[in-house]
Amino acid sequence: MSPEPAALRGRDPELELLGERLRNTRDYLGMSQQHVSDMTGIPRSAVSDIERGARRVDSLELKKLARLYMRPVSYFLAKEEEADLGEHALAGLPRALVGLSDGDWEEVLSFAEFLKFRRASEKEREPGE
Amino acid sequence: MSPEPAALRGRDPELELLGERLRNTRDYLGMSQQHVSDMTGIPRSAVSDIERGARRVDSLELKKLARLYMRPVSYFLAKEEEADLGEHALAGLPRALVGLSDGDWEEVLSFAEFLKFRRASEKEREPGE
DNA sequence: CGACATGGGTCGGGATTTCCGACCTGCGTG
DNA sequence: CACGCAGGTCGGAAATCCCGACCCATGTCG
Repeated sequence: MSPEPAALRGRDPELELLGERLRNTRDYLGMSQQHVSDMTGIPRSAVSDIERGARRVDSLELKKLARLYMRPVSYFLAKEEEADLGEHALAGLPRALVGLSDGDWEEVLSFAEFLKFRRASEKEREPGE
Repeated sequence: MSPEPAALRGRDPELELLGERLRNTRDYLGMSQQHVSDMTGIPRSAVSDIERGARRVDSLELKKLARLYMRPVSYFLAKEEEADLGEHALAGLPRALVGLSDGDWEEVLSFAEFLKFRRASEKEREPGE
């Protein structure tokens, strides 16, 4: 019955900041927690906890995440200041996709969804062309 | 009751490499584990375990260590060879962009180009927002 | 509108890991 | 030899983590 067992989940500004950055980046890339989980092996609920600053992030986990998010590890550990999403952006992307405004990026994603949808429905409708 | 508690010492090469690097750096700087412990708050026995790859290193702990050792965090996490961006870069793409057929991919790129072009010309035409 | 699907937060509780506090060996050194 | 320091190791106890739901909010579709 200890009101404060000790390092209760949450309440660590550093961890929260880290989680926040991880979430922002994931959102920016349009990935779901599930996808991140699949790609990294980190349990989905853990991804959720991490982003809420309720769970620590192991070094190697952070490394995997950084890789998946295409950012240097330091990006997530940096000191407040140098934490701008737009900057470090996507190094290995086709030129056509870099430098898009957030709004345009959204449009591109929607368009891509549309294309995939169209392809899927075509296939569904007429299996054997 | 567990055939494989998986809690065995030093089973993860990655962790061992990380620990090795940490130890080498500490040795190089002539610090004792005790000193590192005092400076970082990481229990001394934990420092020992870490260096032997028997314990994970939390992200924030690594940050503190890197700071104490005056090295960038990436120094300890860097992969032997920093290359192969191609494949892994794509692994981090938003799901909307994954799994597109070549043709659709072309369309997406074209669309992106179009958006950038449009935005550019709009701006040119109407400088002041 | 209701049936579903997806995304994300939260929780109980057993499984793991970490921490604490020794204890032990190895090494100089006085 | 006694001493002190460094680092490795261990027995639990305590803190965390993970699994597997369960919930709620948002769409989407028929």
